[in-house]
Amino acid sequence: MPRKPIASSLPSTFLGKLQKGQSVHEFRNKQRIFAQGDAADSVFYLQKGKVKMGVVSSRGREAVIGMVEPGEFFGESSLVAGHPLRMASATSIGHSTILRFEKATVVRLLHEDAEFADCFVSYTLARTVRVEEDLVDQLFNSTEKRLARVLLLLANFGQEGKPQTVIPRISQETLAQMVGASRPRVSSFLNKFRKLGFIEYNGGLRVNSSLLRMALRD
Amino acid sequence: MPRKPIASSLPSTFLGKLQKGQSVHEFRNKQRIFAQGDAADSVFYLQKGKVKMGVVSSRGREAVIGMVEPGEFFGESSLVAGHPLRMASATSIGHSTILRFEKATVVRLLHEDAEFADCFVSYTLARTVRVEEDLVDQLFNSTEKRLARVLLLLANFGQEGKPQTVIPRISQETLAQMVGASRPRVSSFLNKFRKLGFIEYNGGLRVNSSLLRMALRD
DNA sequence: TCAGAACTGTTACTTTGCGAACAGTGCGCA
DNA sequence: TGCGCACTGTTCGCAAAGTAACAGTTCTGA
Repeated sequence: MPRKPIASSLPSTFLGKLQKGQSVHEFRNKQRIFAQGDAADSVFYLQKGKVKMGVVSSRGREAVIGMVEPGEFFGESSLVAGHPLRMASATSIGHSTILRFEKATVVRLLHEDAEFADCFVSYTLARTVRVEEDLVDQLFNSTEKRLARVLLLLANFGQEGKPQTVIPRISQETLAQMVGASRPRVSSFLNKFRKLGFIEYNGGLRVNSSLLRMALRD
Repeated sequence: MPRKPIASSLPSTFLGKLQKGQSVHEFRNKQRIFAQGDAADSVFYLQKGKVKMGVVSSRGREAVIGMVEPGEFFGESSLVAGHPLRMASATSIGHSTILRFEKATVVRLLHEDAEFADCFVSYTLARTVRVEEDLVDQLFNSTEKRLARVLLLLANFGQEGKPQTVIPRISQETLAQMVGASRPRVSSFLNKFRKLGFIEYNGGLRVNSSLLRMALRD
């Protein structure tokens, strides 16, 4: 089951002229948007590009807990009472255009702008479902299947149903952090997938979704 | 860091006299509230008791993806477009009193009742944070630590800060499904914890939170 | 009250996965 | 054009965890 993009078409009001408590920012590849431990005083909305959400454990291990695609919010947990600090870091992958809302502004908009509120609530609900799916995946599946799933998700973002998709700028290390496995493990499975024709790489990772889906069957 | 209860004090309006599209239900121990695959046409709110959310994999394995405590919603993913079926089962643990809202009613309330909307949004955001924490836990920690964490969470629900708490009606099998581990594994760790004095069981599981927290340090 | 069901404790064996280490590859940039 | 750095492929030993199986124990409902 291909995971649908969370289509949160933010009312164009917010994209055109900026209002009080809003600002637009540009980020280059690998640039930090915020870091774990920063003060959590704002919410972001990704207009263009891709953003990686990561967490570092107390023992220095790293994990990627999510990828943000255009049309999605992130950093929204700053709105939760009792979470004054960022619990994850946000990093731009490639070049990104990002809308920033002051926390107070979001709270106000949620009350005063029904359209914004709808959009935000839909997003939040959909996001929970996603994270739950990730958790279930983690609980049920082996590293190999989780890797297959991550590749499919990366491939299917945006381009619904295309058989061949290129995934740019993702290293084995990052994949390992997304899957929750060691880098060597990911390396060997990638090669296995390549030998089976599920993927190929000639500069950028080319994914054959329909074939790769077989790796999930069992 | 003890996980705070999600205090979603639903406006008393909704608890007293029932409105259109609302109903109250009672469930006994182990009774199904809804099952994975059912039509997702309503949202629930737990007034009293405890509810277990579980998922069954294609190969028959089971996992518990969450416990619902009084004052929390559940089944709210029915509101997400594109999810017409329940993705998890909800089962009462012990006796529960539950408020049921028609999906359409929730949508209406979100628009018309600011207090309800606030409460619901707070809940949803807090819930996402929780699931993310669970995911991170799964990615970073060993079975032993995850078990310790689950016990702490179960113990701390509601009773903030009491050193000794009893967890009722939770079998090793259920714990295993929550932790994402096999039952024998859980059994042996529980005994280890008991030998170390972190827990004890004389009919019901008694947890010494401050001691058990040591198992998380390391 | 007692038979069956559900739960717990434990063992032996196998699979999965990690960490460290090292060599090969290729790309960017001075 | 070639030096360096980041990424990839692979190996090996060891730790973590699953599966299956079985015996003992407690609960529970007829």
